[in-house]
Formats: sequence, structure tokens, C-alpha cells
Amino acid sequence: MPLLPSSSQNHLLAALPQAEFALLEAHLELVALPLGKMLYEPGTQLQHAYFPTTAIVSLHYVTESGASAETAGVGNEGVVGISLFMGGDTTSSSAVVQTAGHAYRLERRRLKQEFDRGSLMQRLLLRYTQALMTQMSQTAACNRHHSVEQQLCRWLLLTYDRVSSRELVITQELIAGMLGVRREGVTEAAGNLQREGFISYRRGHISVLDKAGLESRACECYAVVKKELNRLLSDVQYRQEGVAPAAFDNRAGLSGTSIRQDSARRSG
Amino acid sequence: MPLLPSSSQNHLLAALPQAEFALLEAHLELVALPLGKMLYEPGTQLQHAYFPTTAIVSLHYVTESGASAETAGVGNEGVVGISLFMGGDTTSSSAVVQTAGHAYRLERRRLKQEFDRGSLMQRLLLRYTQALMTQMSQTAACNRHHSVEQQLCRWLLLTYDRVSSRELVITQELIAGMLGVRREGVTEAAGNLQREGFISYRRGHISVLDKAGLESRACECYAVVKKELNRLLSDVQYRQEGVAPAAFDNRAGLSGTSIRQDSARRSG
DNA sequence: GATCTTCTGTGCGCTAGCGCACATACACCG
DNA sequence: CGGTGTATGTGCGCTAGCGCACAGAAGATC
Repeated sequence: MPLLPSSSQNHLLAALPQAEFALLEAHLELVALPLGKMLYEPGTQLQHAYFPTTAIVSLHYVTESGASAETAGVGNEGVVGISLFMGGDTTSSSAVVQTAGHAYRLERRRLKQEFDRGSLMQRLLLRYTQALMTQMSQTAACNRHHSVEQQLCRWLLLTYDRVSSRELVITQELIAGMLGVRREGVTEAAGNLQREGFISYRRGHISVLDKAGLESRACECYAVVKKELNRLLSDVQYRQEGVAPAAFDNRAGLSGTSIRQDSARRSG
Repeated sequence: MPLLPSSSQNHLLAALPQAEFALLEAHLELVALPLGKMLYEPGTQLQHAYFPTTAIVSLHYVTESGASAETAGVGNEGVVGISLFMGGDTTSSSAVVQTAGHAYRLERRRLKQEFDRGSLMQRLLLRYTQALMTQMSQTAACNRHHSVEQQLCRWLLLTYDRVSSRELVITQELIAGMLGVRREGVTEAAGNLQREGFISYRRGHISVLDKAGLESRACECYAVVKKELNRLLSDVQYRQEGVAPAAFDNRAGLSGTSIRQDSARRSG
């Protein structure tokens, strides 16, 4: 169900009151973000902030030895380019498009200008930044203590919540890169989940069949991150009702999330 | 070499210009932070921000199963209570005193008030927050890819930079809790480091003998975090020269950091 | 439709780190 | 100064995940 591109698909932009939004609108530029595109690399000066609508961006760190690990993901609930308004300009991590799609981008100076006005935009961005910190610290703990399968479930659920389709377009190899584990480990875990009917997949495509099932196998980290995102961004008012989802989960409020029975019926 | 308590021992406070500092000074309250004191728990409303001088605070997350992992540490380079000005009020992690010492605390409302003025304080706090994010994401990557020994070195170095004494007062058991690993793992790694003359320890005390040695065994994460802290907090002007260190490392600019030869001479 | 690329499945030996169980020994305190 | 609690040392079996190597299979390309 591809919607027409609209800046209100991004929760942060959608939360701006008309007056504030009007100031920005003319400077928002819709850009396509292809899979794998690098929005910034460690140490480079970012020129734009990106407000994803359908794209998902992965913030990750690559070690000296070439190993990588995602520290947080950004979908239409947030913005890529925190360092622009935090004052650091650059970061030691990089940002890569993990799910192709679109984003609205805003020039560095415009963002900073708006932020420094101490507007609602500032408040939104700071709250979002805190949610991002929760993701990062949760990822740190998760990397230490939870199994590959648990982490795969967490990752699938977080990604699933950020897209409007049931099918994620990504290879196991790339997922392994995000989680910082072996591709074979992902293959094995995904195999188990498929055998149990929670997901189904084919080369480069993963479909979530039973969200509740995945949740039962995920570690707590998914729930913690999701709850925190909802909490921190929930009390904002939306400019237009019915356009932007009121929760992190893009399907929140829609019909039941589990389609397991449906597909079982279809295939049986 | 215990200095008299002074708010300028905290880098953020020391960086405020006289005019701004004057507004806060009367509201800063010196408090002693004993080892193990919990400054906040997940979900609780924090009443004060803490600006450590000699104390070190560990931000960490405890999993449902009781396992824990530090996501970042805060010494006199920073402040505990980010969520107060970020707008979230609470966090999903907790803050525990890891090295006993002192801190200046500031009431929630005062901090928020000062922050909202858009003063230099705001700029400082945001930059520090970004440095904190670097720590968190680096910890996530480190937890995934680096060995216990590497992580122990990283942790020792970061802690060492935050204290003014050569000796850290902490048990291996507590360190294990910070790193989220087994106590035995720390014992083994520490044993190796001691055998090589990089550190020496006895029940609850660890002395750094050869900082360069530790650096050679640490993962890159130490350098990345330290560099980022220095970068983000380096261009601030200090109120009084010669009082506050200009770098994260409390010993920066002092005589050589390695005392290995000395101690070898002494014991040989 | 044949070819070629890339993704997924599987096996196997290896290692780091875990969990547990004690032994030892230091430091404090009465 | 001896006793006691706590910190550290060590051994051992176990498992998750790694690294590697290769087989099979699904799509893309022409």
C-alpha cells in the first residue's frame, strides 16, 4: 500500500503545528534513498538532515577490523543527522539506507536555525534524541546478553513496525551485518522461525506472518525500545488527524497484526 | 592528591562564563556519592542533575533475567540526568555510583530553566549528550566484537582518565558487572595484565602502572570515545585558567603517564 | 532457455566465554 | 592476634557462535 509521498508521513514533521511547518515546508526536499546509500560516514560533515517517510536508515559502527554493528535504526518516527543540532557536526558512526524508500531532507542551516529558535521542533528533536539513546543503550545490553535468535526477532519487529508492508526486502547477509553476527547464524535462526510459522522468506524477502510469535521469541529489548519511542513521542499533537500514525508502530490501530490464520487458511 | 571540592572540577560547570555561572552557583549543592548509591532507577523521576567532580557514575541497564551491562560512564567531564533537559524525564536505564566521590547537584527546575534560556549551558549540555551517545554506540559495538581483555583495558583506561589518583578502588566483581561478563573472566584478564606489568592489584584496588601498555591491549573503542569527548568539549572556554583540565583525561598535560620504569626500578 | 551471479543451507572443527564448585588468601574487626 | 567475611584463583565440562568450505537453488541477464 504505497502512499503518495507526503511530509506528514514522518512523525516529527507531522507533529509540527501549521505555523511552524509552514516555515519549513518550502525547504523540504523529497529524495529517494536507494538500498545501501551512505548518508554519512564517520567524521564527515553532514549537509542535510533526513526525515524518512518510507525509507529506513541504519546507524552503525564499523570496527578497525571491518566488523560492523548497528547501534540504532531510524524510520519515519525520527530523523537522521542528530549531530547537526547537537552541535558536534560529525559522529564516529555512519548512516546507511537499510530499506529503500523516501525521505525529506532539510539543509543543515535551516534545521539549525529552526532548532535554535527554541520552537516545538526543538522539543521534538530532543525527545527523539533521547529515544535514540534508549535504542543505543538497549542495543549495547542486547549485544552482550541475548542470543542471535532473540536479536533477529527484535530486529525484524522493529523493522516491521517501521514499514507499511508485511514484506521486508533484505537479505540475510545484510541482516547479519546489522546485528554484527555471522550470516550463517541468521540463516539458522531464520530457519527456525520459518519452521514455526512466524515468518516466511525467499531470497531477499522476509514476510512476518505471526507478530505475536516473534514477540514471544524476542528479548525484552524490542518492547523496551518500542515503549520508549511511543512514550517520548506520544504526547505530541498531530497537525492533521488520520494522516500520520500516532504511534511508532505504523500499523497501530489498524486491524490485527497477526495474519497467521489467514495465510494458514490460504495455504492449507 | 585530593583537591578541595570546587565546582570548577567539573568541566561543564567550569566552562560556564562568569555571568552564567553566577546564576547557578547559589543553587549548586555539594553532595557525597558513596559507592553503590543509585542516583536513579528506570522509570523514576529524577529530581536533580549531578555534576560529578571526583565521583564516577555508571549508566547501565539490567535485563529481565538480572544480567547487567554498563552503557556509558560519567565522570567530571559530564553530567548525570540528561533526560531532565532532553524532555523525557525518565530513562530505561539506571545510574549507580561506581567510584565514590563528590558531585554538585542542581535541582531539576533550575537546570531546565537554564537550559531553556538557550544559553551556553544549553550548548554545552547538548554537546556532552552527543559525546554520551558516542560512548553508548561504541559500547554496543564493543560488546559485540571485542574480547573481555580488550574491554577490561578500555574500561580501566576510561576510568583512569576520570580520576586523579593512579589507584582505582573497585573489585573485580564490580568491574565484571559493568562489563556484563563473568567475574572469573575479569580475574583471568586482570591476571594477564598484571603478569605483563601493565597493572597491579590487590583486593579491591587496581593500580595502572603502564598506561601505554594498556592502550596497546585495548580495542580502538577507548581511543574513539576519548577523542570524541575531547573534540566535543575542547573548544569551550574555561572560566579560570589552570583550574579545570582542558581535556577529558585529568592527567593531560601533566608529567608522563607511564610510571612503569619507576615502579620497576623501585621493585627491582 | 542457458549462464552466471548471488543468496541460502549445511557440515565441521575451534574458541571464548559461561556456570558451577571450590580452594586460597587478604583485610578488617573485635 | 585470631576469626570471619569477602575477594580472588583455578579447574572443568558445556554451549553459542565463529571461520571456513562448499553444495544447492533462486533470480537476473542476455
